[in-house]
Amino acid sequence: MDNSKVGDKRHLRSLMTRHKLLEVAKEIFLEEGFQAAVISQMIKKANIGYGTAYVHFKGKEDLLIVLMENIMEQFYEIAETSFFPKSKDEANHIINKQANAFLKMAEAERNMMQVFEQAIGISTVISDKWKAIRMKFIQRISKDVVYAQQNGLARAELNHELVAKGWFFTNEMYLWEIVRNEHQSSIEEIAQTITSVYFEGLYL
Amino acid sequence: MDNSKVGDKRHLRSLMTRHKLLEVAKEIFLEEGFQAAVISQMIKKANIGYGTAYVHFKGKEDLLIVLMENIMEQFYEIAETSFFPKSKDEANHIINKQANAFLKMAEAERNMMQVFEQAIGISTVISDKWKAIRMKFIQRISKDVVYAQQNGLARAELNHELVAKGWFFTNEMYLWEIVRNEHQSSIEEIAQTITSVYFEGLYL
DNA sequence: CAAAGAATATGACACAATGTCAATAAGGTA
DNA sequence: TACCTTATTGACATTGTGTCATATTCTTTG
Repeated sequence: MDNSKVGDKRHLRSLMTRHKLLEVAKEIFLEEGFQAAVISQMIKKANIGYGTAYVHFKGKEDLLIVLMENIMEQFYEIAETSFFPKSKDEANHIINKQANAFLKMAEAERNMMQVFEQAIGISTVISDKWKAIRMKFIQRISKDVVYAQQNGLARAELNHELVAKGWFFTNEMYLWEIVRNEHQSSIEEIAQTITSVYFEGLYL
Repeated sequence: MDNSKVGDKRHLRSLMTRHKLLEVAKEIFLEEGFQAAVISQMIKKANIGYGTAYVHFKGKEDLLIVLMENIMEQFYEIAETSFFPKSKDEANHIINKQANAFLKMAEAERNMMQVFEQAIGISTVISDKWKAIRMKFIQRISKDVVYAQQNGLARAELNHELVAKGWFFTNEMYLWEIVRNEHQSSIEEIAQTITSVYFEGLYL
């Protein structure tokens, strides 16, 4: 019913071109990193005309954003995990699990995340995308802290927003460390340790 | 005795040129940020010949590194503060003070730190400089944690390296938030809150 | 099915910025 | 003064970007 012209031969070719370019872009981003990746190189490798790339995408940034969509989606999913523990133990368990999932993402998508990290430092648009993800997490954690405080599980005198940020920040920095493959300990141990300090620091 | 030719008119002129360029570079970095700052613009504003800039500095990075040296020095000083608390209370106090000093740096040097943050994302050399500072802090904190553990002040079952990193990471991220002027709460409250969670989480 | 029309693709071009280098200027020395 | 050393210079080659008028390819219409 919708998109009546989707079966077009033309439109199809257009899609193929776009797809080919994305594919090649990914390869080159992974090989070169965001900074060093060069559009003209992608164009050559994709065997399309120079201007064609600019018909489909505004530039490097635009290309990467599309390539990252999948990963960003996954982050949002993790951020949305619900949190209604009945007990201290259950809370500890849930928090630990979330930290683990978050850090595992770094490992699973390490290569693209490396490109992403570079891009965050360079492109405003991409940096904003990450900020949105971060905000989502912080809001989520903030709610969790409030919930725990209201249910007498956590120290009520602490500013939940500040606590939430601090906790997320630790997680985020470890995320990048794992992305860069600079971590010494296992993800499990990292998650376990930071959760433990956070948990004992916040919960009663 | 040393540098016998330092009084030279020639050498002096060279120093003046270098100085002038640095001065202008700072202005332009502050106006434009690292990314957008353009060497040719600096050269024009400094009223020197194009090639001259490259005699004195290898490029943008090199210029910024020199401009940052003072600030980096200050970070090293903070990192070197000694830590030998006799009691839990004293420990809490020292840690809070350090976190405060660290975050205050962000505020005091906000403008150059903004440039620095951008540059970290772009230039490997500068990123390495920051990594060195970070490592210094983490080593320092790590030692402090071990000290506290050995003196029966802190939970001995925790991996001190992981704890130290986690704690520094929270501080660092707040540092950047303050640099970007995105913080809502006062520095004192931030330091107070994160210290409190860390402290109660780690200490007995 | 031919001609008109619409969507895509193309690459030459204009621009912006970088770093190098052979030539030049200026200061110091004997 | 003549010669050596150090510092400065800007034209040039290079690399990459994004745009736009033109060409190609497909679809529709009479």
